[in-house]
Amino acid sequence: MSVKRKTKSVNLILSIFENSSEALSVVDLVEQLKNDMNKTTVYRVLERLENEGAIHSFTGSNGLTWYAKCRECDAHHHNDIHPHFQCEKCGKVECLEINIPIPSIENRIIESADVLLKGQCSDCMK
Amino acid sequence: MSVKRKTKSVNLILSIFENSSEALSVVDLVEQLKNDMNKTTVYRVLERLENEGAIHSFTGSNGLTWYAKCRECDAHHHNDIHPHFQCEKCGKVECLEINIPIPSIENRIIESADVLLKGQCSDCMK
DNA sequence: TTATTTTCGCAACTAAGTTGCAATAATATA
DNA sequence: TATATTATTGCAACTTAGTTGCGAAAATAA
Ligand SMILES: [Zn+2]
Ligand SMILES: [Zn+2]
Ligand SMILES: [Zn+2]
Ligand SMILES: [Zn+2]
Repeated sequence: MSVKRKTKSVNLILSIFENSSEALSVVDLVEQLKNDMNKTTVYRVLERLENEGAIHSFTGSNGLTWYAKCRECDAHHHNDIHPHFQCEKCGKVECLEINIPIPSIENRIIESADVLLKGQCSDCMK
Repeated sequence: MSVKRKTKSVNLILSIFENSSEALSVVDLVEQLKNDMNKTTVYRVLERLENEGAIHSFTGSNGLTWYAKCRECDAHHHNDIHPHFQCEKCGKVECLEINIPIPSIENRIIESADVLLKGQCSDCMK
């Protein structure tokens, strides 16, 4: 692998994740950053940051791609596999720091599980 | 709501699901049916059959839409909410007739859960 | 300061899914 | 059965997320 460069685009996207406790959709990021960089750059920086273990991706409720910052991951392993929550009222998406046990299933080897819980967040259930 | 008609397209798609124990992706269905009907018709018939409770849709591992036949659903309720399994080797997708308990989470109301288990199916684990 | 190489912007592309509308086909009515 | 009604279809054009190739620009090394 080649040496990675700390460019303006990389630093900007990284700072957005470091200042957000929520997940961010790629679509929103492209819109938010449209005056700062090209959408191709957004996609490429996100892919790179995921490979480096800084952020992780998952699929939201419309098949859209979301990213959130990682806790204890690095370039070799993503250690923070967890379910995600999407509020169906306001659209907010969050990582859930809980473990949902997946039972073993006969005649199949389960290697991973994508779990998206949907409902109402604390703001919207008031 | 208007009266629904039993057209050739509806009967054909319905028979495909009745003869398949596996889930089918929309992309594959459009390809498989390209000599029988337009892709727009495939999308519209699938939407209609889901509304009627004959089939249900979910998102597979690349954000693609899949459909599978329902067991005990009707036009008013989909009663067969369950996890799905996708084989990462052969791509096959199946409904899992198991229940994965979702814990309640503080400050959030969980209304539904999309669970996609990924791994190897019985054919591919040999 | 120059050379090297990664990263970026741009434009063009791919692919899933949607929309409007006129033509067709299924059903109802006479 | 013939005709009227209206649900459904095909088509073409569109939308949107995501990708690709390549020359230009920027970051780092020499
Ligand atoms: Zn909310
Ligand atoms: Zn997460
Ligand atoms: Zn398999
Ligand atoms: Zn199913």
